[in-house]
Amino acid sequence: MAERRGDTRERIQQVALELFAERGYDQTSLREVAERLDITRPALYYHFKTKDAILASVFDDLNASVDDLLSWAGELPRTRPARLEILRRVGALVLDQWRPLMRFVQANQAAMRDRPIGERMESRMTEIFSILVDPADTPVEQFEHRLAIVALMMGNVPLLFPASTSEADRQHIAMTVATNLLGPPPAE
Amino acid sequence: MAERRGDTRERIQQVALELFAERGYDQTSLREVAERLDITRPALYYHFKTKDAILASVFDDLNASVDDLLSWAGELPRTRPARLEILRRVGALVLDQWRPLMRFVQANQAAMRDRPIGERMESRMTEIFSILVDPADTPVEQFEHRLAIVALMMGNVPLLFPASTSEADRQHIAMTVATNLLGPPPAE
DNA sequence: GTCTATACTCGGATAGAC
DNA sequence: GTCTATCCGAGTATAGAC
Repeated sequence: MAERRGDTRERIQQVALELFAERGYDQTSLREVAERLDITRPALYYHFKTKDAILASVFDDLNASVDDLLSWAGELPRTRPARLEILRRVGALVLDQWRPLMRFVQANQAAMRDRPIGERMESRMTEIFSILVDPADTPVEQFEHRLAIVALMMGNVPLLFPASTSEADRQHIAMTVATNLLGPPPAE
Repeated sequence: MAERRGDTRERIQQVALELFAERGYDQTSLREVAERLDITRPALYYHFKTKDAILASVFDDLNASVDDLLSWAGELPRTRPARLEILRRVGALVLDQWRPLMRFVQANQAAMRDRPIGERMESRMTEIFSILVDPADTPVEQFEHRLAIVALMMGNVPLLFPASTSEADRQHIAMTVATNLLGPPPAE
């Protein structure tokens, strides 16, 4: 069950992410990663300079996705329908495409803070907020709009739902509540 | 600057919490804790069996507070005014009395999960939810009610507020939004 | 009851042989 | 591209001094 040499780098990323998500970044030793791959620890260091570098590489594709989203969203008008559309796309990333990684982010903030990867995540968060939030809104409204993103992330936390709510239902509910947090349509 | 023998145990708790909160639980070595207290590592182990035990002890008072709140809240009728009052008391714990600890919880979920302290926190969370949530409500409403607690915790995250919002303002805004999440007063 | 000295194991990381 | 050998620092444990 350990074949296909040549894609070792990708296999490391995959196994590392699994373990990081399962047990947390700091609780995961590179010993375990190496053992599960049937290679030795120093072999890992051929492919990645440090443990941090493994983590960072796992985030590369996500970062690209987010950058795409940001440059697309940056062009949109700052209107409510546009914001709803942005929220929908953020939801697709958080609840679907990058769900495992988002769960990791949610649980490992302390591990990421003070590392390069943490700063990158934070600056992107700030950017999303600046697009989603109108400085003319009241502070309460601004917090609600930011909390919409948090609500999406919480769609990945089963504890926040009635027992045995399906994943699909959780996604839908989180998306609904996030939308509500963006405020009611301006009753004109 | 290192006197007053006899309260060593408390000084350990205090310094450990500071460092755990600053740099994360796993990133904090007991070496640092000992150094900052001007004692040796093994001296730490006289007062606490393990690093985990230090963490657990730091949570003892919080756990007692939460248990008080739970037994008080459990007696209340499951009405909306009562829920608002519960939310207010939870807010007092999260945003005021136990704020540093709540920040720690928020950032170190991965470190707490799989430890006894994590299980205890989780079961208490579940209890609060069961009091705050009416099973007859729609799934969306139930998620909103649970998210109210999350919103309170987020009152401790400056990133979610306009730059340089004061701590007092953050608390007030978080409380307001949490209240909104409990739903509008039943228009009778 | 409080602390020191010491040692063991494990985890991240590097150098250099194959 | 992978391995052996090795280093350092962290968490932990214990024996014993005061």
